[in-house]
Amino acid sequence: MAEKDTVREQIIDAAKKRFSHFGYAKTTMAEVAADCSMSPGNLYRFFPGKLDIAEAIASVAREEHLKDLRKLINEPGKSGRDRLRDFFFEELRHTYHMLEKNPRVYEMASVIANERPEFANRMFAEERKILVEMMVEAERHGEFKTGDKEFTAEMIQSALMKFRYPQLWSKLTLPKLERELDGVLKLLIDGLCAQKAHHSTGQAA
Amino acid sequence: MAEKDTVREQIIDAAKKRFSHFGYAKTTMAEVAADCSMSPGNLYRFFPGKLDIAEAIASVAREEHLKDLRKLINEPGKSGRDRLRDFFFEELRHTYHMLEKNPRVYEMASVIANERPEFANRMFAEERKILVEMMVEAERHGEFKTGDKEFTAEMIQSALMKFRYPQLWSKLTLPKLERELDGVLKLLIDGLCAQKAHHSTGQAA
DNA sequence: AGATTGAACGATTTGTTGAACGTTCAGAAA
DNA sequence: TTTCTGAACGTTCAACAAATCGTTCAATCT
Repeated sequence: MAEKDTVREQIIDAAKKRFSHFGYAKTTMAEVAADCSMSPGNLYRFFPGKLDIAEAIASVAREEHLKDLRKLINEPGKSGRDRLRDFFFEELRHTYHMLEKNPRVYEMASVIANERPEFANRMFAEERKILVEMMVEAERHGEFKTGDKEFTAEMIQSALMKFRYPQLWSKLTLPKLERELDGVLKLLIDGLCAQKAHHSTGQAA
Repeated sequence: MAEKDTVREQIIDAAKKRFSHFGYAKTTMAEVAADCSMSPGNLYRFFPGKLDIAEAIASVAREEHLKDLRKLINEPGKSGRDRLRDFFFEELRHTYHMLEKNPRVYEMASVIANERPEFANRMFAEERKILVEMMVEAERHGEFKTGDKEFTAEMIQSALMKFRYPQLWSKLTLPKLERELDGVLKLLIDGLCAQKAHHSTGQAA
């Protein structure tokens, strides 16, 4: 088992190098296998297919970024408002620069988004956990009082969809995206605060 | 001039029939010209190119829909909240059914969106005019007080981007989209109402 | 004159062929 | 037995040819 995990990591490492140097489409399973000193067929004992290697790479990268994000929002002495803002600003900047830096990452993101829509859903669900935590915290401090927090988190994600894979949908520059994100967040957070005032006006419990 | 406009409409009509029957890519300029009893070359006295015919078709369709939307939101005895809701719900349902009904419309929308990004921007700008009107009206009734209304309209559009060309981004069903639109709108409108309370807390003037 | 045509041009698409690729699995190696 | 290999399979991709299409413009018509 420990053996298997090591080999898996070795494969992921080799694939990551190839993918980000030459692109996902241009690297062959044979090459990745050769880098790991094994035959192409043997890769399939560790991954169901090529796409699953890419998914694994994306998954660990995302996990690392989520760890950073968790750290960021757990800094003491911040309002819930600031936490939400910092969270989504960091997320926007991070993915923007990732996709900007090299086109290979952009290619991988596109392939995974197209061929594995479920992947994005899992990432969203993980993000929602953090958002719910933040709302619980903010409610304890009386900053805003939300009914169904899981649902509210989903709505926030919906409203910020445009900023998720920035250069995939709009070709806006980062400053313009930041300006818009700022504006939308202000509206949303004001909305959250308002629920404190006239709660139970329709929000599901 | 009156002559020219008639011919233009004739071309638009013929092209619309062809495009929605056989698709944009599969209809040739020669066919459209033949339907209008003229030579292919003559089309270019009325339109710069094939894409501009498609744009004209989309433009009049959008104009008609906007007229319906204006009518809808001018119904008396409605709160600003209801007006905003009705506006975007009608918009979501309308475009969803358009794109659902026949794949040819979907094809046309994709082509225009990809090759003529400016077109969408013009449509957005027209929509914003209506939104600003609504906000002015709502402010007069003391329902919500927004600072820079053009900017706020832009932010609302940003937050509702996901519901704009529904089946282009997400493959959600209409009921799921409606549920999400409802939730996001609630947050946003609460946000608008909140600005009445603590105005000038950062909203640009 | 201005309006219209349709043949001609270059770009894009289509059809086809051969190589390359992802994946599998019977068998070799351990 | 379990682990791994590499040739074999069907699919996909790349390159080239032919055909088609959008667009132009010199010639024609009104």
